[in-house]
Amino acid sequence: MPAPEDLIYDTIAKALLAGRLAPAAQLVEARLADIFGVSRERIRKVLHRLGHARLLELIPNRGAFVASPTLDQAREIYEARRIVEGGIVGRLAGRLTVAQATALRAHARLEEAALKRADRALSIRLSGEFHTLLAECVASPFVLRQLQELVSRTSMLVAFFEPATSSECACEEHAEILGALLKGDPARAMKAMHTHLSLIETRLTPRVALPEAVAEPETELARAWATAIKATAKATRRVAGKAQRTQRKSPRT
Amino acid sequence: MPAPEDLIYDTIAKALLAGRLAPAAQLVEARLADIFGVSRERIRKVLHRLGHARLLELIPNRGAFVASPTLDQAREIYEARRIVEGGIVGRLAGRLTVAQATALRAHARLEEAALKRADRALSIRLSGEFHTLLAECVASPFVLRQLQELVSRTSMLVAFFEPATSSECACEEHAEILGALLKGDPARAMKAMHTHLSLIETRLTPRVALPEAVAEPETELARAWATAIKATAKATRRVAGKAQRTQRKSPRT
DNA sequence: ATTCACAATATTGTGCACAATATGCCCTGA
DNA sequence: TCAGGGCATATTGTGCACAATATTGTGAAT
Repeated sequence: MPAPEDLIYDTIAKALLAGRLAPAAQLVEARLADIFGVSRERIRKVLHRLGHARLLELIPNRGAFVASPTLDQAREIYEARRIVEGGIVGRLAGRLTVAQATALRAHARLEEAALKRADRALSIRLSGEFHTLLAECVASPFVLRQLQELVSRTSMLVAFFEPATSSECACEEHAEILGALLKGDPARAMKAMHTHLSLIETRLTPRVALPEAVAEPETELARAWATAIKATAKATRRVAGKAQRTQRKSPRT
Repeated sequence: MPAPEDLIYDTIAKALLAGRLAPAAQLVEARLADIFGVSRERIRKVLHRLGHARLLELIPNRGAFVASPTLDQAREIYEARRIVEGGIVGRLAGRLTVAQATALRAHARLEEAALKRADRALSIRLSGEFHTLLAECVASPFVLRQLQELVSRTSMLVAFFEPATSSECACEEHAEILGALLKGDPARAMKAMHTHLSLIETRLTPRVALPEAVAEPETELARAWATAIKATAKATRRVAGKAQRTQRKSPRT
């Protein structure tokens, strides 16, 4: 049993990040155990991990609830991103390898093209990846992990607070950041990153009514689980004949 | 049973951070359960938390081991600190409140005084607190938590790699950072922070032999636990008569 | 009608016993 | 003497049953 509970984690996390679960809805251990077909303690561990990542709120003796961030918490997240990503570009300015520089430039071109073609879904994905790509340029697994958590929580935020229209980063702002990086100007890069994130934050609108696209946690998770299982079954079948003991020891859990 | 396992966590963490446990030593659940007088699952949860904080290395089906960082990992930690703390001072420059500014200046004076009086223990503590104090100035619980984890791991590092002589930050470097902050110069503050942390990192020396002051995990932890218990017993007695239901609900765990 | 007390129910938390797994030792065979 | 296989042991992981706790529902008294 090497990975099945990681799959459960991903399934629930994906549903949460996409905003498909009603905020503040409770996730009952026994019910999930039934849905996913595993014992309750498996579910319990997964829920605690999700709680640690702040995607769920855990209340002792009460249960696990879908995190429903307040606007204030949202602003805290963006402030944290300003600090961390400001630190990243400040450290990166003038120290990019040529490979990193070309990769970033290529990415910027992709963003521009997607925007010109009015491909909204692609635009959103690419403009998010720009930030991850920057984090990957610094040689620090720690910072990368932290930023990924922040980006996850940001995804959850936009599902709650973002007006349906317009959700991608303006790509001139990315260009400005990249320009400062290439020029080796840390102060300018940091300032550009700060204003960029602040502009995004400005678009958050206080929720008046509850969101529309929220399903019962149970049914939504059951559906997500069904598709996940189907996908892995296919993948498993595809590699069935290949070498079976390629990995001897899982490096870490 | 509101907090006893937090106390256990702190006890083990303190022993680890002080470097009093032999690197790579195994912490056996049953043994610890015996020492601390609780059930094995309590210990298990604590060990997993310590593993998540990277103070222990958890290997599936094998157990929990005292983290013994390599020099490379140490450098990664310092790189992460350069990024995060660089981001902090970059965000803080020119935005300190007067209260924060005076608090930082006062702290700097304390450091200077301790250094002048050649009070080594105090100097080390104060120069560490300077960094935490900076992190507390930004209004971001997230960043504060992350930096505290980084500082924890740094403490562990110096226990392994630092030559016994000299372990406090040079306080002119702190003064330079503070000066740049007050002047509102983000670039200078960030640069000062980068060089400051790099200078500290330079002092790390590759370990040739195993450290001297490492005890058996069991005996060391038993001793630490005895003193911790004594302390809390005293504290409990002291507040025995006070209002007993001051807190109604624990806000979070 | 409202509020308080209290029972009933639903949900999480924990101890225990056993299963799964890894490691070290010993014994055998060349 | 050493390599290899298999058993013995030590340790972690998990399922289950029950305990602890919070919430909801009900009824009576004011």
